[in-house]
Amino acid sequence: MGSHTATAGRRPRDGTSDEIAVRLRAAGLSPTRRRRQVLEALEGKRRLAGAHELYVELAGQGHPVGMSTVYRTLSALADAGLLHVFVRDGETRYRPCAPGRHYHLVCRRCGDVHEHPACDDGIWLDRIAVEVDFEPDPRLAEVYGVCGRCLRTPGDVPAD
Amino acid sequence: MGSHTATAGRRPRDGTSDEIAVRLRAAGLSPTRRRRQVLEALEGKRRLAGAHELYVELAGQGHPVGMSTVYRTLSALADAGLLHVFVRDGETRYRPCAPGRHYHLVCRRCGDVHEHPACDDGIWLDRIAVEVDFEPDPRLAEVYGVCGRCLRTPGDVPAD
DNA sequence: GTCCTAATGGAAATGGTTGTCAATATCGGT
DNA sequence: ACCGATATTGACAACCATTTCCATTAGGAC
Repeated sequence: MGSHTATAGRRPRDGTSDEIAVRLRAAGLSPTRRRRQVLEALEGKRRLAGAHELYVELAGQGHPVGMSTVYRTLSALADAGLLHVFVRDGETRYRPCAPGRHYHLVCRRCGDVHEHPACDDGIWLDRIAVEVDFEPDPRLAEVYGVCGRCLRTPGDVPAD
Repeated sequence: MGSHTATAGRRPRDGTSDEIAVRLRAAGLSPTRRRRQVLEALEGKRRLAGAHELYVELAGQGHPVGMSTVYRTLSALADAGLLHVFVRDGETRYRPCAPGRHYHLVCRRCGDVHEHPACDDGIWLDRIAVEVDFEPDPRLAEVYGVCGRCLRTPGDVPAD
């Protein structure tokens, strides 16, 4: 019960896990209340999320956050490499960035993003660096197409 | 010189090549004067170009075009598959789409886009369709990284 | 606790993009 | 070449995601 003596620093009181705080610190960002809340809200969903969506969600959870802060925080988290950035329908959307080399399979219909591990296919990326004058970032390769679910729903885009 | 009897239709009088008109028709778009001018202006440059840049350029060439028309035309050309779309610094930019399967090497520093032919590496893309539930569009694979020129200029972004 | 610095939030400004609608050009048939 | 139906164009206003500004507040070291 006497948790205030823990070596890992004080435990956050918002219900945010302190693993989030550790991740923020590792990325060079001080683990403020807002940053913890924004990052945790984003982890809780599989879909991409935009600034306005997170703003509404946090307010609904009893954590009203200013729009400026949401935008600033998302940019900071993305710059620190904790989030991937996508643009869809004129809105910037974010998604937690998985560690390790992987590709993104972006569905052009529903906008969903699936992660695909690179396996040994990554050699293909490495070859590019030699063949042409380009240094690829292995964490940022995107393949566009249509996901299986959208292929099976000919009508309009599934809501998700 | 009775050119008005030609089977391929009348020849454009703006200095735009009629090859442009053929391409528009093949894409299902009527080859209007504005569309020909916008597409030709885009072909004339290797860099990505945004709506405002094309607007200024066309005006400078003595072809004043309304902003609405520039936006509408770029969207139509992109939807028809004649242009590739990129978003950089909050602005949508376009680039003529080369035929055939290829990848895009997008430089995160200067924003330049190099095209890389798929060769037999394309098999990698095909395998994705089988491994996971996803149908990749072979014309829309993007690899992000830093181009050689930016690697050699440590300071700020080259102007281009 | 106290001080200093960084973070926050509300409101206004910014700027790329889209909507509206009358004027205009295009294309088929005659 | 003329004419009518249809699609395109352009000026302007509206829109909306994002950024800027700056006074207030919270975080972290001592």
